Amino acid sequence: MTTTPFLPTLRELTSAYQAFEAYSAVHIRTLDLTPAQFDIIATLGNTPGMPFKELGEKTLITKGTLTGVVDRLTDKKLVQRVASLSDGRSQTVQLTPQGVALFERIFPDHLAHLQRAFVELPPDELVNLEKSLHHLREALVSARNNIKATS
Amino acid sequence: MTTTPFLPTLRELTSAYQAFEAYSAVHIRTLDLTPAQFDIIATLGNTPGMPFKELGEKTLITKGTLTGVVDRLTDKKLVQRVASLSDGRSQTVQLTPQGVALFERIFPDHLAHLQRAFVELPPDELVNLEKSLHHLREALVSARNNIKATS
DNA sequence: TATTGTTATACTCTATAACTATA
DNA sequence: TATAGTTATAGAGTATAACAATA
Repeated sequence: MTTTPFLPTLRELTSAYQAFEAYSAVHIRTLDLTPAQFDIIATLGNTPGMPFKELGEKTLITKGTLTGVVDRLTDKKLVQRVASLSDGRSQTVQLTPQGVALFERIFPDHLAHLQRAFVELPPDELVNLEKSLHHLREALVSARNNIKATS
Repeated sequence: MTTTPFLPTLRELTSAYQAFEAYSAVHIRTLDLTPAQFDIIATLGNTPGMPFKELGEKTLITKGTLTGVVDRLTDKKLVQRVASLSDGRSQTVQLTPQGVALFERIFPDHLAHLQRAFVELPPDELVNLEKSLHHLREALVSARNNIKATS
């Protein structure tokens, strides 16, 4: 059985992601936010807020950790908890007016910051990259589900 | 000025990397290692060891943190420090015999684990993905260096 | 003076599990 | 009984800076 070498691809995936993280963090740190906190702000931006559970699923932060991250953002007056009307167990997390202001101030800057890295990449390569990454993710997720189903 | 939309690509990059991490972690956790510890073992495998500084550069772990990670692996008898002959300030970190044994036992398993996710991906897509990721990384690194040079 | 690695500090994230209050 | 979120705990990574030994 022949094996296509996938290890170099995984190495590039890791390097590219880490380069993105490092580059992104340059800007995020100037805002006095951690990457996790920025992730929450960016996820809540342009939404009316969302339940804890959904926020955790979108940011891949587990509920126990999320409580702490949201606490810290609450201390900074950037987000707030609102009791859900429909479910007494549920809390909606939303940006405060200060949080909205921060989001609106920093997100365009963040995009501009990122865009500087992309100006030289050929558009068609960008599109292909997006598709291939999507396939790769699907393959990884389905392999993971196979394991879960088996064990 | 027209802008090629790069945000979807970055989202896919993040999702794909996180899927990889999650899938990879399934196996790593069964070994009683953290991802950072596994990274060190994998980096030291098939080498005669390397100085602290180089190990930090390869794993992207800063020196202060690296001391702690190496301490924990030393407690587990998987790596050891050896004073460098050529530079009195420098420590070489290398796998112990137990570390080598672990590496030789787990690395093939790890590859097999990963390969399960790749069997369905078309080989040519894998090759293109590798190239495009490489370009993307270069773009991000050079954008970052531009900032450093400017500030 | 600059560099290697250690130490110390304070914070943040992670994983896990027990707990509460609602459903 | 199950679910949403909180609390508690122990461990681990991060950033930063001061420090000792050596170059």
